[in-house]
Amino acid sequence: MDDENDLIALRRRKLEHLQASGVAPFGDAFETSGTIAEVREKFAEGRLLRAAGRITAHRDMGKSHFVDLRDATGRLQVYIQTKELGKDVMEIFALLDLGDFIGVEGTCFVTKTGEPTLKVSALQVLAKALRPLPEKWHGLQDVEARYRQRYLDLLTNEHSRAVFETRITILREMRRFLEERGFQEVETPMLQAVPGGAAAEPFQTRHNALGLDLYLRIAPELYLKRLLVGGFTKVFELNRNFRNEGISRRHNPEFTMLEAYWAYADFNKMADLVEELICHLAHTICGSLQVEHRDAEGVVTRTLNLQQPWRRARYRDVICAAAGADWFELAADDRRQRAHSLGVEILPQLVDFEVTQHVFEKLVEEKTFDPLYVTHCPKELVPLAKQNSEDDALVDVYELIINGQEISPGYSELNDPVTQRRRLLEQAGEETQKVDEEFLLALEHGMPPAGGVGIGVDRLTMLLTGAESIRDVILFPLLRPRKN
RNA sequence: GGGUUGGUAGCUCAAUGGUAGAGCAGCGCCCUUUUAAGGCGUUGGUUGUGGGUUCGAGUCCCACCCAACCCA
Repeated sequence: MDDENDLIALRRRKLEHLQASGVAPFGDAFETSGTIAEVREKFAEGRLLRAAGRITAHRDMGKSHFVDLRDATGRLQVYIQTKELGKDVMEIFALLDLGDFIGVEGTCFVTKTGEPTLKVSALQVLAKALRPLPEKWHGLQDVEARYRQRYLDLLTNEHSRAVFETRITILREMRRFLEERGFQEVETPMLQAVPGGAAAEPFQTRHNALGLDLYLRIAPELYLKRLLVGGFTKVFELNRNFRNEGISRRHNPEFTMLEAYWAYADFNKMADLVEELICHLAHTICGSLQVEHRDAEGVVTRTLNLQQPWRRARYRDVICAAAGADWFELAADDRRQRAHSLGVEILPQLVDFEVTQHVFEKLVEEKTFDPLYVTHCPKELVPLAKQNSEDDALVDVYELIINGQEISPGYSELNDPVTQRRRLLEQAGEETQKVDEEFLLALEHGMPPAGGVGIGVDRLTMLLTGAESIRDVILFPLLRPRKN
C-alpha cells in the first residue's frame, strides 16, 4: 500500500524527529512487572511498577497528561507530568501518537476519581505506529476491514477479542478433557495422495522432488484408523481440514476439526463422550447449560438448552415426523413430489436417498436448535460406518445437531475390510469417497471395533459464542485478495 | 453461478440531480487529578474503478472490482 496522506506523513516526520533526538523509535526489550492485568493486580499505593502497552487515549491537561496504555489483558492509566519528567522527555512525549507502544516506570497512586494510575518517572519508546488506529468509540465497523485487518478488529472491538479468547479456551479444554480420559493427541498427514475419509472436493497441490500430485486432506479419518490397527486405543487429532467448496456463513475452505477414535467403544459411547465434552465446555465458557445468543444491542435472540440428557431419535422417525409418517412407503417419485410440496427443492440429479437427506437437512437440521442425536442413518450416507446388526440398511451412527447445524458425527467404525471395500465401491449419488487401497490394506491386518467422532470446532465455537457467521470465529477467513 | 444491499476524510456516519458535511482522530492555542476530559480555532476528499446521460452526477444508467445477506 503506497497511499500517503497527511496523517501518515506527519507520523513519519515524528519518527524522524525521534531518531534525530537519539531515540530508537522501534525499541528493544522492556522489562515489565507483567501484563497490564498483572500490573493492576500488583497495584499498591506508592509502589514502583513497570508497564508496557499501546497508547489508546491521551487526555492533555497542559502541563500534565493522562494516557491510557492497553494490551490484550486490559487498560492502565498513566500520568505524565512535566515537573516529574523534565523538558527533554516531554519533547519526546510530544512526538508520540495514539497507537504507539511505550514502556513506563512509575509510582502507583489513585486519582481523586478513584482510578488506579502510574505516575510516570521514566518512559521508553518501544514502537512507533505510522498509521492511525480506528476511532476509539465505535471501533472498526466495516465488516470487510474487520476480516482483512483482523488486528484492528481485535484492537478496537472488545467483543471480537472475547470470541477468539473463547475459541482458545475451547481448544485448550478439548485437549485437557480428552487427555484426562487417556486420549493421545497425534498428527497425521495433511498432504495425502488419496483424499479420503469424507466426500468433498479437495485442494490439489504438487510435490516437486517426488513428481507427485497430492491433495490437502479433507479428513484425517483413514490415518487415525491406521493407528488403531497399529495398536493405539485412544487417539485424537485437532487440526485443519481443507475442502474446495463455496464460502458461506457456515463454510470456510479451511476449518478445524476434532476427530477422536476409541478402540472397543461404539457410537453410543462416543455420543456420551461428546455430550459430556460439550457440556463441560458450556459450563467453562458460559457458566451454564443455557447458552444465550445476543444481537449487537445485547438482546437475547436465542437460548440453547444443553441440559442433559440430550434427545436421541432415529433418522427414520425424525423424517416421518417432519415429512409424513408414510414417507418411506411412498414411491421414489412421490417422495420428490412430497418434498416439493413441503417447500424443499430437489434437483433432478439427486438419487432417492439424497432426496430424503435433503429433506432432513431442510426440515430437521435447520430447525433443530437444542441438541438432538439423530441415529441409525441409511448406510449410503456413511460408507465408513458399521451396519446395524438388526437392519443392514442402516448404520450405527449418530449425527449431532445443535443450533441448526451439524456439529458432530459419530460412528461405530466399520472394521470388516471386505465389507468396507464393497461399501466404498457401491457408493452412489453426488458425493462419493475415494478408495484408499493403503487404508484397506491396513484394515486387512485387523482393526479393533471402535467408536469414532468428529466435532466441527468452528461451528461449536459459533454455538458457544453466538456468532452468526463462521468468519467471526476464524481469525483470518478466506477472502478474495484486494486489488490496488 | 443468480438475486438483493452496500462501498463518501485515518475511523464512525450525513448529504431532493444544484457549492461534498459532522463527530472522533490530527494540527495550533488555553488548562497540573482527567477518563468518550473540556474550551477556542483549524487542516483534511480522484465519493470503490471505468464509461455514459445531463447545463450540472456521491445521487440516474451500463460494465467491472470488493464485501455482506439470501438462493443454487
